[in-house]
Amino acid sequence: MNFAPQVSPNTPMLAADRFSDKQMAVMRATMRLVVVQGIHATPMSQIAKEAGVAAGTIYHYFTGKEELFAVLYGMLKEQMGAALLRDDDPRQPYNKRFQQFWRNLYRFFVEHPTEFEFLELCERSPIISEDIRAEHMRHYQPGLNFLNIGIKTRVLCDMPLDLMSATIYSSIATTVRYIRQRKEAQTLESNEEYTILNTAMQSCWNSVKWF
Amino acid sequence: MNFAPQVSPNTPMLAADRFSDKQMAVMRATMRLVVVQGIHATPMSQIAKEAGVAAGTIYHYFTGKEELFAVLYGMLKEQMGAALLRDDDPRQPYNKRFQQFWRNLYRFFVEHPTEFEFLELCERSPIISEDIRAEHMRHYQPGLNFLNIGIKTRVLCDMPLDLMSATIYSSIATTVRYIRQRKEAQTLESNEEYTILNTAMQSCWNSVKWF
DNA sequence: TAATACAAATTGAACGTTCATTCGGTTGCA
DNA sequence: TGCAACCGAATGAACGTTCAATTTGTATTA
Repeated sequence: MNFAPQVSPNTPMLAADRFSDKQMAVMRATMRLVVVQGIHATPMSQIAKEAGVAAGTIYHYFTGKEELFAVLYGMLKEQMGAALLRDDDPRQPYNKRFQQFWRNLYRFFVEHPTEFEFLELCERSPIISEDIRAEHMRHYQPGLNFLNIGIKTRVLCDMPLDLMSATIYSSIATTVRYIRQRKEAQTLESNEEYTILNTAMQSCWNSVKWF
Repeated sequence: MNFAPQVSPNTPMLAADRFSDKQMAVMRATMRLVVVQGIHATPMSQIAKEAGVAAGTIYHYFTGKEELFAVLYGMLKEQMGAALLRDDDPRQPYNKRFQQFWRNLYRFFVEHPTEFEFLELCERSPIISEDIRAEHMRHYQPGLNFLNIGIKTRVLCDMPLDLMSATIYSSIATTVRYIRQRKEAQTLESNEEYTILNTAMQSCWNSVKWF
């Protein structure tokens, strides 16, 4: 069920553009409310109100609450995958590219705090089924390939691929959470973020580089 | 509200023993159901049934659903703090002690998968208030002190303490999740766990040691 | 030892509320 | 004119919580 604007099937639209305004409004409202109140405490009626839409309208676009979450989760994962690859230059040395990827995800999360928190919530909640979760792993694939090359060429240490990717993701997420906390507490000096970011990135590189 | 068995106030009981059988049954049932269904989808009535207790009994021990979660969260945090310090020998070299701590948490989580998953859920869900969360940070304190010494003596790298502790925790949690997945998929050879654990621990140490 | 008394523990039906979802109707565009 | 988009009151199921009644455990009395 998806009555979004159609284009030729050869130009794959991504993320946001695939959805109508109302659809996006509903999804954005969902994120905003859920990160503050939790899934268990945000009723569809409130989502509708926050989105400026009638309750029934949500059911025009989504079959129910579960699908709403799944579609939203998928959209965010796709955006993440796109952000990951930004400005990648394959001619650069391996660890430069690694740092580019790391920074890309970091920036995406820092610039999209609500999306970040919502994903963090979903990642560990049974509201997203294992199937949906596995399906959206594909957005990561280029990153996994990149890591795999590093392992094979002994630039990266001998660690199971999935463990390594999870480790790196954790490093980024942890850093983002830390920075956000410091920003909220307003204890972050002007260019301290830059220093911390570099320390965290270096630390992450040290944890996966060949040793 | 806590009608648990009393002892002299000088012998601080910890964790599980503080609660009556029924109380524990309720908390355990809560964990079991929540990690499978999510907070939003586990009603009190079901918790009561799973615990072998009448609905009203829950409200004899807890003021409501929220307090039930908070108390459960606190108990698990306390158990975690106790597990962390097991077999610590201050005469050992710094990185041996570090490894002991790392392994302690790792084992605690691997041996208590339901508790682990429940905590992971709580850690990112607004169901636990910031206050409750901050209050139970104290169970971590010895670990934080240990890290602080490492930073001061330049055994560990110059990284904000909170970021470092979160990084280490993430490393452990990520490893536990990875191992659990492999166990579930039954693709884990006999002593592969030991190899992976050591790789992950080494990787973690590399990410925080002085560089 | 048996009888009594009393409070804490426990029960589960009942209550009022809130929830996800439905549906008959209206709007606006092609 | 027709059809998708949209509305919001209505619906019935399910929820968290309450409470009057009952059981259990234990201390007290005779």
